[in-house]
Amino acid sequence: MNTREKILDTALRLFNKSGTAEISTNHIAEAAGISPGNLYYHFHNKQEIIRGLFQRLYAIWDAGFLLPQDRKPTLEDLNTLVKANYQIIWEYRFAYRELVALLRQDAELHAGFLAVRQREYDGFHKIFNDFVAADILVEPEDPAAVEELMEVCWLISEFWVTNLEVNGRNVDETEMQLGVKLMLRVLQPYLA
Amino acid sequence: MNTREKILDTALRLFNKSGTAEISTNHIAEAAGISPGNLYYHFHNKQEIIRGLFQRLYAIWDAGFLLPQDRKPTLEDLNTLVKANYQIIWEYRFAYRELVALLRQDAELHAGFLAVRQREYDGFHKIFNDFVAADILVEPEDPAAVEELMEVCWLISEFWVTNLEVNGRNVDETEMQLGVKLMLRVLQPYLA
DNA sequence: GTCTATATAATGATAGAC
DNA sequence: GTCTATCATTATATAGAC
Repeated sequence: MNTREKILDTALRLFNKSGTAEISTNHIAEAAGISPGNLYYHFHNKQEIIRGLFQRLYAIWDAGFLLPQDRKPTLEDLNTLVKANYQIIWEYRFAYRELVALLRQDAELHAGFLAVRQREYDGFHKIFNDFVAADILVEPEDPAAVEELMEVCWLISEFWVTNLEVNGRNVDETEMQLGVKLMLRVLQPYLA
Repeated sequence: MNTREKILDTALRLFNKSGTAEISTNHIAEAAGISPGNLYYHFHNKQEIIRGLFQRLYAIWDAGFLLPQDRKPTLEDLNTLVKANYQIIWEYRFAYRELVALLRQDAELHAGFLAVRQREYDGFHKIFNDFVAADILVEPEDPAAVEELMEVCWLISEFWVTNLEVNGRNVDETEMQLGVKLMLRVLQPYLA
């Protein structure tokens, strides 16, 4: 395997296990079975490793949020999309566990995050508009309602995994499905 | 001022500004205008300072979530309660920015957090049941609904400030009120 | 690309005087 | 309670050989 990728894989594993503050470049090098000098040949510093992992995360998000192009989306598509998002967040959980802290101290990271999440948010937006167009979702009287309901669903999509961790719950298929269930509960009064 | 309190005040300020990983005990001592040795007289190590701040946070939560005892609660009470929660989270924002990471590496901290939040959650529970009893909230057909709606509202209460920070928004009165608005949007179909 | 060896700085933490 | 002085350890990062 590519040494650069091996470093990133190892860092992801250790960061997920113990957090970015606790894991030094020496730890990563040792666990990857390479020398510290070699690690610094591939990455200038620890922050660049973190950036490399975020780049991976961004690429996965951009690849994994494709909506069906040939037909109108269904509630099942929403379910699939959100659960895929939970899986990705769980795979890169170190990033979400320290998200605000990591983004605050690296403007480039933050800019990338905002851009990627805006793309996903736009896809989310589209799916909700399609729901209204397909009469899955009944257009509420208040025109601000769809927007706000979507925002609540987005919040559940972004923070459900974190919420599970904060409350010391398992992060498994069952618990993730519960997040989707809450989302559907929010939409339920507006479903045709 | 009490030296111990001065250390905690200074640590809170620096942690909020730069994060717990970036701030050393030496930084705290210097900013507090005392010697490193003196800091270690009052706290055995950095983790104890973090614990001290969490203890403060827990005390504030326990003191600030009093529901009216003499009358039935109103939607205005919910508004007040949630905004007070946002203020507290903002005041101790370092804790929420790194919440999962900090709780994961300190079992005592986590146990305390779960206990305090459970008490607030119970209060949240009570207010929702009171809403139903007072016919503010119409009992939905599905008996699981009230519980799930409440859980969504709790999620908004816990993560709205984090969401603002992640998205690079200001954390001010206007934006906080938006979080409450989303909560009311979720409840709107069930309001009498 | 990869290694060993090493420089430099910072960190957490303690001892002992006042 | 508070200070100064100090230590052992660790972290980041680089130089130079292979």
